[in-house]
Amino acid sequence: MNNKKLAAKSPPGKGAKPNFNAQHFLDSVGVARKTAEYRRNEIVFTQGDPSTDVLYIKKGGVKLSIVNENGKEAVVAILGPGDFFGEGCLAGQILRMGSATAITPTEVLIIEKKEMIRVLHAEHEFSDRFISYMLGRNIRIEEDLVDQLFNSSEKRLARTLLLLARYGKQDKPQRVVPKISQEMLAEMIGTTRSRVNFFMNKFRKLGFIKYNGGDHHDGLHVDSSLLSVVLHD
Amino acid sequence: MNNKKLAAKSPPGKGAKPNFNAQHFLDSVGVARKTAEYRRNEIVFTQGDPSTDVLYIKKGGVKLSIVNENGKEAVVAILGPGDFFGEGCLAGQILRMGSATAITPTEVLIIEKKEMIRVLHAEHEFSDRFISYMLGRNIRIEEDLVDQLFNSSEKRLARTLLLLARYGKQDKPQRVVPKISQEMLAEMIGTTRSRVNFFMNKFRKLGFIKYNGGDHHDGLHVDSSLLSVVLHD
DNA sequence: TGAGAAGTGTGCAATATTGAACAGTCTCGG
DNA sequence: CCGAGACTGTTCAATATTGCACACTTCTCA
Repeated sequence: MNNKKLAAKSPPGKGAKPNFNAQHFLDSVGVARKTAEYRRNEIVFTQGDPSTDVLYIKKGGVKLSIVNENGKEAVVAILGPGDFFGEGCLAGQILRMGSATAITPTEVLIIEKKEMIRVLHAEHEFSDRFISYMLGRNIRIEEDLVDQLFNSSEKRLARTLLLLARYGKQDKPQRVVPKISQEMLAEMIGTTRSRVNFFMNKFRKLGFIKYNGGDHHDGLHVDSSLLSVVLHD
Repeated sequence: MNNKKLAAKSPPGKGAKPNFNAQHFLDSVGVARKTAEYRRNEIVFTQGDPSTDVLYIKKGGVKLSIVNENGKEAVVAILGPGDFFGEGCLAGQILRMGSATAITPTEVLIIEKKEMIRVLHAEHEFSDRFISYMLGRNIRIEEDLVDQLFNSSEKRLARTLLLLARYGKQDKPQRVVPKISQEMLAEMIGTTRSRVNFFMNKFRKLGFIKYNGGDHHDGLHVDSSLLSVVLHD
């Protein structure tokens, strides 16, 4: 396995992908590959669909979510270029455990389960990359879990905003976050919109973030250095 | 990759491990392997230790936990025979992100990182098994995360008790859970001991579980069918 | 262009959760 | 056998969180 360090999954929002060349990597996947394109908000697969292939994001962004029996939705991950998803079928899941939705115009590579298995055996580079990805994703989900176990919703929101703000690089302290509703933030951190709204305004008053209330198009500006304060109260 | 279905990680507590022969599997790991034994409560590694090898549980049970800056502890997973842990080093983690503690007398296989990488490349069966394991673990952690996002502490406790009760097989509705303190339950579901105590007594009054307050040795009996009610009220 | 959908800003009562304290029970080693 | 330590049972006030409701603004698309 190459020893490339893998960024602990993409910051939700999309991705400072690990330093590897996506195009070159894709070429290493032999034959039998298809791509599909989705528009913003278009569904890639739905909870309960038969789970027959693994997907790989070439461009764009995808949201993974789960709906419980009461109709409440939880956002489990937001993925970007270089991320895999739908890999549960490799572990024997017959049906999709959640839904995948494009959050921006997105291009995905569709790898049939059988083909995926073949390539994992045949191509070291691919196999390494996949294992690295899974390890990184594991670390990220575990961090999310720990965040839930330790922190209040205020801190969870602060953390999520900081992660979202790492959209591009973390050069400047001020970063712009892609369009995302308070509703969706609530689903990501496991609380209600009213709570998210409460804290968003609090953070704004304290100067941690900037945005225009009514206008849901203007970007949200996050001052990384300031918001970090909340995390370490 | 063999298509063996992998049980979505071991139920915490330890393991109805997937149907594969541990001894045979271990033999497939070539050379350079060491084993170590630990007594109950003995530490396998501590948060912050250098992260140099991957571990594999041959016998016993291990608890993975993380301590935050305030000294609060969270239990991230409880693993049993057939589980790997400490695999973060393969993804470039230099230091252990949490601690691993034996919860019963435990025997682990120590696989040096370099050796692990070599074997992953050289042995298909091992590589398949490891990927399967990681996929399954992913699914389990994601379920834990979803549980946190959706449910109240009462439901989380109910779910955790049910998972713990699947210790052996899920033949009988009444299962006995290994010795586990309310404190540890609190760390697993991310709440306080007083809350856990409150619900434990509530469940007991309702006949969902049975145990002797004072005596912390008698097993805890969980009536699966009844407790499930809480989960779906 | 105009109505409905989507998103935000508020307020508030009902609940849920925390955090800390203190007593009683059981275990274990000296 | 005794005491320290670990664990459970039980309070309770202080906070945090939920769930709704309603007004207002912007976006969407027929």
